[in-house]
Amino acid sequence: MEQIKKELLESRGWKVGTVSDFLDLTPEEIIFVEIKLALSRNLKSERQKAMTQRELATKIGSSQPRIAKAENGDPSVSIELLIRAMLATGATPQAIGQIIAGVG
Amino acid sequence: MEQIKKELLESRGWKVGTVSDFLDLTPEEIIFVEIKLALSRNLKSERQKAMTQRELATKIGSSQPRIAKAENGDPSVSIELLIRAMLATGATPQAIGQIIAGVG
DNA sequence: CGTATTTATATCATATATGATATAAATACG
DNA sequence: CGTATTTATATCATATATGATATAAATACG
Repeated sequence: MEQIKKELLESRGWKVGTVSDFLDLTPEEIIFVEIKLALSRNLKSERQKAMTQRELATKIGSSQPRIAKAENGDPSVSIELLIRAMLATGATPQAIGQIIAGVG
Repeated sequence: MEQIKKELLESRGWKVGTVSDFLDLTPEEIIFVEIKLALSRNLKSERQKAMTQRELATKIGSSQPRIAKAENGDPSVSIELLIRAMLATGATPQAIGQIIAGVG
């Protein structure tokens, strides 16, 4: 199974190998999940350049486990938290916008 | 008071004329609020071109009052909902990205 | 103007994202 | 290899965003 679909499924909390299809996702829902995954990936790579998960967590009043979830595309993490975390790593609105614009 | 600051305050649930200062917002927090307001404004104008609040609400499984709040920058509305609503009005990731990129 | 449609405001119960904590697993590094 | 640091996973109580509902206010429109 290609990596993209695998990530999509896993980000929805699904286990790959289950009969559950992700075909019942509307195009908008797929785009939405892709946006979250794109932000998640970018957060991870940019954060790694600048600080530890614990440092970032402290900076935004969150916790290290929550940052780990954010970086791993956990579906319980909101775009809110992803963006707050990215801004705290130094991301500009321009950079965030470009990441989203690059989806789809 | 200039419109921008007024919107910022109001979006935080504050009444203009209160002594509450918004100077205790970090630069990141200000940018975050501005991103939400920019999305909110865009949702309103684009949705109006295409459908009623009720129609949009039904389309994404939400309610008309919640769409009204989304379009009016109510702080209880998440970026999640704003983006889901925008996608349902036909916005592309490119368009959403550009709006965010235009902040700051 | 008067009626119909649309949007805004208020309230509420509930689902869900949240930070906190503990700890296992992985990685760095001497 | 062995220890320290960092990251991932699990659990939990709680804050907050959610849709539903009722209804007021605004707008469209004949």
